[in-house]
Amino acid sequence: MKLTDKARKIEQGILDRLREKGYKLTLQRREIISILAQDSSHPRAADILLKARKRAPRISVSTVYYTLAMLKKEDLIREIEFYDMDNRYDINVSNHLNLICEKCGRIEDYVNELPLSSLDIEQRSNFQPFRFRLECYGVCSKCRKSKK
Amino acid sequence: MKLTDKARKIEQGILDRLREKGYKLTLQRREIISILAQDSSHPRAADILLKARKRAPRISVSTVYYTLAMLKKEDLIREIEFYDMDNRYDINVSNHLNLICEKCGRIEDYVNELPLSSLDIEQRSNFQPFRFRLECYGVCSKCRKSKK
DNA sequence: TTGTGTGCAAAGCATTTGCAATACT
DNA sequence: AGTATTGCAAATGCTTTGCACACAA
Repeated sequence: MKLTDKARKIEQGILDRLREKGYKLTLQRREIISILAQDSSHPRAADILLKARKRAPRISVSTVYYTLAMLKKEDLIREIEFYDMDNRYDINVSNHLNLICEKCGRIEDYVNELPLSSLDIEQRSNFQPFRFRLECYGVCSKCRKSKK
Repeated sequence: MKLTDKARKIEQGILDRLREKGYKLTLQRREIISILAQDSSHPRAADILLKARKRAPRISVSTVYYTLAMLKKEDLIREIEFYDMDNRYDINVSNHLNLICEKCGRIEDYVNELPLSSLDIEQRSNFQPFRFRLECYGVCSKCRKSKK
């Protein structure tokens, strides 16, 4: 399956879901969703705004945030929150480890099995787990190559 | 070993380390370190400030942040950064999972073995890992009890 | 038609920073 | 004595919010 096909499928899934829920599918929303579906780089709100303006020139910051908040609420995207850099948005809503490069800010998904079980946590700690935030900070392969 | 003994030991270790490194051990710093050593609740900067003022009444916000930054730089504490709530500070600098209650903000350490290996990550992803941020959001036992 | 969605501008707020005064070694 | 540290006040900047208008259903 080509990347564009995969993206198209994700996009379609999100649009269908929003329609079901009764959300209005405005040009701005379609555009933001299309961008997210095609972008696996965990983009910033500002990245999305910039790209969206190519086809929706007057789209505003608040619309981007409003839409992202809505998508997050519907569990269609995941927000990765930082306090010293811009938040990032991820279409991969499954529990996974993010590898975050401290040099360039790149975020990649770590694709291997995660041996962390909600069940174990609940049984051992009496804490009721909802969702994980799993990150590893370091240096990505690109930054390792380019000088030290 | 009693809690206070453990705290005293941690405190002493930090003080020794700072002395070695040539840091000045001011009243303010001693106070902040003492507070951190005794507090396993992952306190906020504001919590620390408030407690510190009992014995160092004129201590300021910037001193607290300055000291915390220094301790973090020396790997003596760990900062847990949030964008929608105050950052928290942890004397437990080992890699561990934090259980974060979404109701009351309590943060507890999950004490069991973490099956995440830096080595695996490096070998499988070509990413050079430095440190982890591992969190599980949910509801703590106290909040589960009190009503639903 | 009608209420949700949008755009603009202003606010929010923990943390950071500049600078002069202080005090530890 | 000299320099790191402190305290005060102001700045920072992404994200959020208030409000009036626009538009999808």
